[in-house]
Amino acid sequence: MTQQLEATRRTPLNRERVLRAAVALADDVGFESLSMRRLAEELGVVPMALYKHVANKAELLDGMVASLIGEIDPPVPDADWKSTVRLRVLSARRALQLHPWARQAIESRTTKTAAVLDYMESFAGMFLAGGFSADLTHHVMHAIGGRMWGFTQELFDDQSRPTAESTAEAPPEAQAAMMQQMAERYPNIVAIATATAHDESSVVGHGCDDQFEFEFALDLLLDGFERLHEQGWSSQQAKLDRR
Amino acid sequence: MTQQLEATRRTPLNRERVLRAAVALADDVGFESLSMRRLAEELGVVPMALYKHVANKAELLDGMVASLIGEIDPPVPDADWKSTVRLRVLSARRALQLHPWARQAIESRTTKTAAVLDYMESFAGMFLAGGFSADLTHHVMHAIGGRMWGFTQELFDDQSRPTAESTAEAPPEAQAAMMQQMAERYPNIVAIATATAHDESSVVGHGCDDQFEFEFALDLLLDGFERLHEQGWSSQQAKLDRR
DNA sequence: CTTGACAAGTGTACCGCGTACACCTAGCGT
DNA sequence: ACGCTAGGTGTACGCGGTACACTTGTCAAG
Repeated sequence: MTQQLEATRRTPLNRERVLRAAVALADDVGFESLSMRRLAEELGVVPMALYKHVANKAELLDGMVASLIGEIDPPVPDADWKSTVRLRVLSARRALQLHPWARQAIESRTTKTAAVLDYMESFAGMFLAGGFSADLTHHVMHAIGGRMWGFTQELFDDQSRPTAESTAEAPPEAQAAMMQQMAERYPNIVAIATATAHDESSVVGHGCDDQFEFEFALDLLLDGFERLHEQGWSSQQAKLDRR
Repeated sequence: MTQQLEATRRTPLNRERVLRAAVALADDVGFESLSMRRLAEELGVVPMALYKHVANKAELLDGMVASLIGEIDPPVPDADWKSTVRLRVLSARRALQLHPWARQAIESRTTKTAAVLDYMESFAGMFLAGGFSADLTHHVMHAIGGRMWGFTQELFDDQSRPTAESTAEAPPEAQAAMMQQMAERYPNIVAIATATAHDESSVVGHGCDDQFEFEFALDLLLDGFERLHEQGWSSQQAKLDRR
């Protein structure tokens, strides 16, 4: 019987296991469906039991983010700053893509945990090690903003056609009419959306290579940083120049 | 008596008034405290009454965002694309700063309403009118991403010192010790934080000129766009060059 | 003037959420 | 044998969005 008990309640559930389960659950059901109650259920335990291992939901999320940061590759040693940063960001992006909840989790949390600070610290270090002034590094960190996490607020995210649901169950041919309307009301959007349409699929925002878009913006920023760095940019000088 | 009734329940509450009240309430109490119940109370009405004017909370938020977009200046006519875009973004930023809830509202909504599409449409139009190819415009729109709304995910937002609350009620001199610790654990962060410290105030992230940071990144992107445009950049060529 | 349709507002209720608080219980060191 | 403590439980509260059935005030057609 003692054995049976051991069989059913195995390890006595620690913070580690709670976090792992939370990550797995969020991977499965998404950020907005991750609740303390559901997580408890998943662990075969009553909701309040979780509070013996995390202070509250906010701390749970912080822990999840921390574990995600652990999945980001450390900076490669002995490379120039630019490729170091680039690789690191792309690694972060990979981690984020494995855990779609992470973006919302990061955005929802305002206070910075040690794990986040560590990441930022090492991130800033890449620029400083590359010879950037602290001044320039400061602004560069701001500029790269959310992108250091490997995400941007995607414009044409998901399948966000204007009338969302209509696409699924729209009368077979009526789509064409709708697209006609689109083209009239949103000529520019249609123009730029179809400019880079590799596959034939429908209307706006499809056949859009997210990875390419991401790297496009990233490299634009990195090139900009490089240029400023070479020019010996300083914020004081910039403020003087501005007037 | 009829008069009294008229006095108490004035206009019969329409969508317009609901949205205005919602915006005002959110301005006051913040995004996370904006609830249907509270909004109803504010309007002297029972919660369910709101559902006669908005389908649900999501639609309410969409409406609020739409009204906010209405506050953004239209593109100035007869100017070069760069200053047109710049001014527009800074106008959006101003609107966003008047309504701190807006960032979260925008981020929370995924489906694009007509108002949002209109804004993006006119935004894309600024580049196209400036002679940008549809191709380049497409990628540029992605790159400018969230910034077209006038916000970035701020790194050193709020007063997010690592131990948040500790700052307020910390033993008077212990702050110095903590800062010492900070400097040891986060030398880079401290370095870049203090690099641009105009005022004397404490530790990380203070005396940081948000507006400057924003314009720094914005201009970096705009300069990048300009360079690509002048070079006749195309995504196909870029993809070829990459290998 | 009556009627009855319709739009606006109400009341009640349900479910899910985070979590406070008091309680139980197993295992351990004394 | 005893009591402490860590881990798990049960109950309950307040808040959130909103479904559904209802009343009521207004106004046009008969």
